[in-house]
Amino acid sequence: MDKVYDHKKYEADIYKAWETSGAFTPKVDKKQKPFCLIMSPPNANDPLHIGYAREMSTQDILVRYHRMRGEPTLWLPGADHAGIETQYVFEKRLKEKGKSRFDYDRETLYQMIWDYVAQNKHIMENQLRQLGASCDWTRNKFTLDPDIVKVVYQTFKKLYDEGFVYRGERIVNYCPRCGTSFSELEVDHVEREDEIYYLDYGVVTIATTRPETIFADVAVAVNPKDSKNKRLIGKKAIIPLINREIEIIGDSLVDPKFGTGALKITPGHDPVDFEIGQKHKLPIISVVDENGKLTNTPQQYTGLSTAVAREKVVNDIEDTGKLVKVEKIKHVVGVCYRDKGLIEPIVSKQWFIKVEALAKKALTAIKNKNVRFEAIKFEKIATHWLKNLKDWNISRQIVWGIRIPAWRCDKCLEWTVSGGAPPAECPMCGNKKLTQDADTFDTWFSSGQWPFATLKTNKPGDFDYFYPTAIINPAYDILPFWVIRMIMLGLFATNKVPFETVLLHGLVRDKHGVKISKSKGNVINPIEVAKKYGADALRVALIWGSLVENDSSLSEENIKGQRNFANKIWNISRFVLMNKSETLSTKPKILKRPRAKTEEDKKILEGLKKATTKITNALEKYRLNEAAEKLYDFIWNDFANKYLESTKTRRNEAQPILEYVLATSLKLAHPFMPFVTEVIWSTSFARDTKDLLITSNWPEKH
RNA sequence: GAACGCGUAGCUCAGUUGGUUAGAGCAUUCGGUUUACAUCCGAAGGGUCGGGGGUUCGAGUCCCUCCGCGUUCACCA
Repeated sequence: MDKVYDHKKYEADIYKAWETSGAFTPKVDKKQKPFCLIMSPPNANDPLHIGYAREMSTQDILVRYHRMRGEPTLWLPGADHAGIETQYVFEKRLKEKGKSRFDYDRETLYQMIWDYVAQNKHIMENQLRQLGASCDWTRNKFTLDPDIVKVVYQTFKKLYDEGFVYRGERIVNYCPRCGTSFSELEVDHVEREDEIYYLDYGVVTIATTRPETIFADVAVAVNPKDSKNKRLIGKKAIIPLINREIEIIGDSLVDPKFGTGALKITPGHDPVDFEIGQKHKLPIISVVDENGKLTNTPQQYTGLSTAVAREKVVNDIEDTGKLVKVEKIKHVVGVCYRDKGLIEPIVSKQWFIKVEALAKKALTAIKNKNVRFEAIKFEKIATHWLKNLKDWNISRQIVWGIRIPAWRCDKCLEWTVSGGAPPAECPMCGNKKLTQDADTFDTWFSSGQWPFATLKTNKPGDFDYFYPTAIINPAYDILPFWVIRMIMLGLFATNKVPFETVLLHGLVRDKHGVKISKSKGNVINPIEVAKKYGADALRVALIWGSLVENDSSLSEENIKGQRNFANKIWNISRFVLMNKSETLSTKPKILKRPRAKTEEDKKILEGLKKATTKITNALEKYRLNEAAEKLYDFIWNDFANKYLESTKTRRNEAQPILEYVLATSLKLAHPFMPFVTEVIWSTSFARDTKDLLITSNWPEKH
C-alpha cells in the first residue's frame, strides 16, 4: 500500500467493479419491504452543478446504507429534457450562429435539439458515476422516452375524461421573447419605479401605469364601499382618444386608497381585471399581441411595441388635454424567470388543469401522514401552496417537450383528446382532417408523473413492488413545482401517494454562506473538486456540518479535511494490515467479535458498539451530518489516536481486535466514502473478487 | 402586506421530546523529526447561546415581546 491514498488510481476501476457486479440492481424479494428512491432527474443537457452533487451524496449515502441493511434497494436514475430551459439554451446557440427558431420547421427544430441533448446527456451520467452514484443504470429513463410519453398521454386523457382538463380562454403570463406562456410559478416579481398616469375619463379620473392598454378597457370599477366613489356606479366613463363609453361598476377587489380609487378594467391585459371581467361577464379586448406589439388599435399605434406606444399614447392624450398628471410609482412587475424581461399578460386559449380537487386530496394525504415531510417547516409550506393554487396552465408554446395529444377538427373546430395516436376522424362530425395542437406540456406536468411513470415503464412488476417509493429528496426550491405536483398527479393516476417520506435538502453556499452564482464568481465545479481531492472527500464535505434540510456552506478547507480523513482511514488500514493475523491471511471470512484482553480493548470494542448505534440511528433519522461526525470522531480519535497507539507495544495480541474494528469501521464508513473503503476491503478482507463492501452486511447495533 | 425560517466560539454550523462543567470542523497559540499517516501527534485559549420579560426545581431548548437578517409568496391598477 502506498504511503498516501491516491484516489486517482482506484476510483474508476472500483466504480466499474460495482457496476459490472450487478450490485446496483436490486434482487426483488416479495417477502421484504424494498427501499426505493427515484432520482430527481437532472437536466440531460447540463453538467452537474454543486447543488446536485450534494443531492447525489445524500441519496447515495442513504441508498448504500439501506442496501447494506439487506433491503432490496432501488435507486432509479433518469434525465430530464427540461423543456423551456433547454430550448432557451439552444436558441441562444442558434442566435450566435445568426439563426433563430423561426428559420426551421417544427420537426427540424425538434430533431436539432434532440441531437444536441443526446450529445450531452452522457456527460451528466458519467459525472454521476465519477461521484460514485450507485444507481441502477439498467433502469435508466429519460423524460422523452416513448413509453414515458405514453404514460403522460394516458394521464392527460384520464384527467380530460374525468373533467379535470379544460381548454380555456384565460389570461396567461406570456413572455414575448421566449415566445411562450408560463404558469404563475414561473413568473418572478421585481420592484421597479415607473410612471403612473392620471387620465381624465369624463366623470372620473383613472390612474394607470399602462396607458397603452386603454383601447382594451371595457369598464371602470370602484369599490362599492368607497364613500367617495360609490355614487359613480352605473354612470358612464369615456376612454380618452377613442371616446368610447364604458360603464362604471362596483367591485370589492378595488382598493379605494390606491390612485383615485377608480380602476380601469382591461380584462385582456391584467390578471385582476380579467377576474373582475369574468365576474361581471364583461367582454375581452386584446390590444397586445404575442410579440409584445399593439394590435387592434387606432392605426397610428398598431404594430408599435408597448413601450413606444405608451409614449405616443401619453403624448396624444396630453394634446387632447386629458392628461391630468404624472407621478412616479414604485411597484412590482412580473418578469420572466428565464430572461428577466417583462411578462405580458395576454388572453389566449390554453389547456388548464382544475387543481382544487386534486389539491384537496393531496392535503388529506399530507394531513393523514400518508406522505410525511421530514421537516415540519416544509409541510407547512407545501400545505400553504396546496391551499392557494390556481388552475394550472399546462400549455407551452415551445417545441422541445411532449406535444399535447389534442386534435382539432378543421371543420367543426371541436377538440379530441387521445391517449396518443391521432384520431382517425372527428367524433363530432366525422371529418377526417384534424390538426394537432402545436403546444407542448409544461415540463412539470410530465415530471409530476415521474415516480409512477418510471416504475410502470421499467421491468415487469417494478411498479407493484416499489411503489409507493420510500422517499423523495429534491432541493427545497422545487417543492411547489415538483413535489406537490407529484403528490397530486400520483394520487390521481394511481390512487396512492408516490412516496412515503419527503426529505427536502438545502442549497450549497460558499464558505461565507453566500449563495453560489456565476455573477458572484463563486461557482464550485464538483467534478474538478472530485478530481483534485477525491470523490469521497467531496461527498462527505457536502453533507458535513449542517442538516440535510438546511443550506450548507462548502469550503475548500472542509474538502481538504475530508481528503485527510480518507487518507487517515487508508493509513490505519496500512498499519493494521502490514501485520496480518493468521486468520485473516488464511481464512479471511467475516470476522467474529474478538475477546478483550485489556482495558483498552474493552474500551475500543465498547466505543465501536456505541458508534455503530449512533451512526445507525442518525442514518435512520436522515441526520447525515451527525452520522458523519460520529464516524469521523470514532475512527480518528478513538480508533487511531487512542487505541491504535496503545497497541504498538502489544501488536500480536491486539491484532484480531485491530482487524475487527477496522473491518467494522470500513462498513460504517462505506456509504460516506465508498471508494477508499472498497479499495481497502478488496485488498484485505475480501474473500474473493466477488466479495464487495457495497453488498456486505451493515454492522449490527446490539 | 403575508407565509416560512434564522440569530450559539474568529468563520461555517450541530445541539432530537427542557436535565451534569454548551459541542464539531476550520482558524488561532504553544509544544513535538513517536518507522501507519506532517494529508500527522500532543496541549491550550476562545461563547453573558441577539436584547428584555415569563413558565419551571431547572431554559440554548417552551411562551410573550422587541431588535437584526434571510427566503418565498402576494391583484396595488
